[in-house]
Amino acid sequence: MTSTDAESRFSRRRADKFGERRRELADAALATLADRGYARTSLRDIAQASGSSLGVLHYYFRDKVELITYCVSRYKARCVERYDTIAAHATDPEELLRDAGEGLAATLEQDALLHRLWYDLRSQSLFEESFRLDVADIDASLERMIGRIVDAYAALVGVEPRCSRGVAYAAFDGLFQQALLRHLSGDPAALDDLRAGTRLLLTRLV
Amino acid sequence: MTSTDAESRFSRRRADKFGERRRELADAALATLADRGYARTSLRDIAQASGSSLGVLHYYFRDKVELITYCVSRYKARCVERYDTIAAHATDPEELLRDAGEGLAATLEQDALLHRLWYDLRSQSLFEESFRLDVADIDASLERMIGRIVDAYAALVGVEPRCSRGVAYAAFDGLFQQALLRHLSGDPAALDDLRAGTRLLLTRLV
DNA sequence: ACGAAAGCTGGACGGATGTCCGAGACGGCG
DNA sequence: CGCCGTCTCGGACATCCGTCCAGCTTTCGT
Repeated sequence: MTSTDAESRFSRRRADKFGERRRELADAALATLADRGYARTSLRDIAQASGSSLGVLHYYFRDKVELITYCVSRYKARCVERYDTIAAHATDPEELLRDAGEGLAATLEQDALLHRLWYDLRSQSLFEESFRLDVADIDASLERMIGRIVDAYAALVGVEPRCSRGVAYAAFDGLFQQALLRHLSGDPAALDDLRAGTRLLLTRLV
Repeated sequence: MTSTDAESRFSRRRADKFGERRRELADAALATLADRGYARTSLRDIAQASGSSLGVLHYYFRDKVELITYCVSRYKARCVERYDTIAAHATDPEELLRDAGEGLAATLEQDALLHRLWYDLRSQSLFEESFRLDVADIDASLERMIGRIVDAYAALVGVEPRCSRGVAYAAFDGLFQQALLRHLSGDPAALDDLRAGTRLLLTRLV
C-alpha cells in the first residue's frame, strides 16, 4: 500500500469530504469528456477544465482507468435519472404518444453532448473490455425505461405488447442515435422526425 | 510543394503503381483499425502489421488524417458491396423475411470486427468533423439498402411501405447494433434474436 | 497554540506518438 | 555498366501522455 492509495484513504473516514471531492472532480471530468470525447481527453485537459492539477487527480484516483470508470458510473446515475423523468404519466394513448416523443426530443436537445458521450463510450466498450460491465448496466436501465413506456402505452390501449423489450429498445435506440447524429450535424428537422418516429414505432410495435 | 507531396506525385503518373500501393496500405491499415479500434491504432501499429515502415506511410499519405480518411472511403466501398449482396431476390414474402434475417445475421457473424469499426468511426464522426461527410455517405448507402429490402417486402405483399426510409433504417440499425454488442460479448442468442427481430420489424413497419 | 495529518502544487520521468529527413536499395534506360 | 528517379528504411525530433513524487500550505484535533 502506497501513501497515495485512494482506497485506504477513503476507508479511513466516514462518508466525508473525500468522496465529495471525488464526485466534484468526476463531474468536472464528465463535462470535459462530453466536450472532447473519450479518445481526445487527457488528464491535463480534465485538470485544466476543472481548475485543479494533475496531482489532485492522481491523489483522488489511482489512475486514469479508475477516474473514467468512476465518471461512467456517475454518468449512469445521471442517465437513469434523466430518462426516468420521461416515464410519462399519461392517462390516454394519444397523450402518451405525445409525451414520449416530446420527452425524447427534449433530452436530445438539452443533453446532446452527454448523449454523444454515451454513444462514444458504448463504442469504446466494444474494444475496451473494462468498460463493458458499466456500459451493459446503462444499456439495461435504458431498456427498462423504454420497456416502461411500451408497457404503459399497451396498457392504455388495452393490449399486451407484441414485441420483446430488447427489440423495442433496439429500435428506439437506433431512432434516437440517428436523430442525435442529424441534430449535431445541424439538421433542423431532426427533432421533429424524432417525435414522429417515436409515435410511429410505439403504435407499430405494441 | 515539398518532395513528399502525395498529390503531385500521384498526378505525375497515369493510374499506376502509386494508387495501387496506396490501396494496399490502406487495406492493411483497415485490418489493424478493425482489430484495435480507431483510438488505439498508431501509425507504428499500422506499419508493423502491414510489414512496412513509418517512412512508407508518410511517403504515400501526407499525414495520419489523410490515411484514415482514405481508409474510411475505401471501407465505404466495401460496405456498400457487402450490404448489396443482401438485396434479397425473393419471390414471396416469407422467403424474403427469411433471407433478410439470414443475410444480416451472416454479415454480423462473418464481419463482426468490420461492423464494430463502423460504429466506432460513426461515433468518432460526432467529435471529429473531418469524418462526417464520409460517414454520412456510408449511412446514406446503408439506408438505401434497408429501403430496398423494405420496398421489396412491401411489393411482395402488395402494399406501400408505411414508414419513411429514415425510420426504417434507424430501427434496423439499432437492432443490428444491439445484436453486434451482444454477439461480441459472447451472447449465443444474439444471432437468432437478430433474425427474429428482423422479421418482426419488417412485418410491422411496412 | 502546536503538531500531525490531509490536501494540494508544479514539475520530473519514461514512454508513446506524429512528423520529418538523410541515406541507402531497387529498377529501368542510356 | 553507370546513372537517376522511384521507393524504402530506420531513426531523430519535438510533443504529448500517464504516472509519480518532494515539498509546500491548509485543516483540524488536542
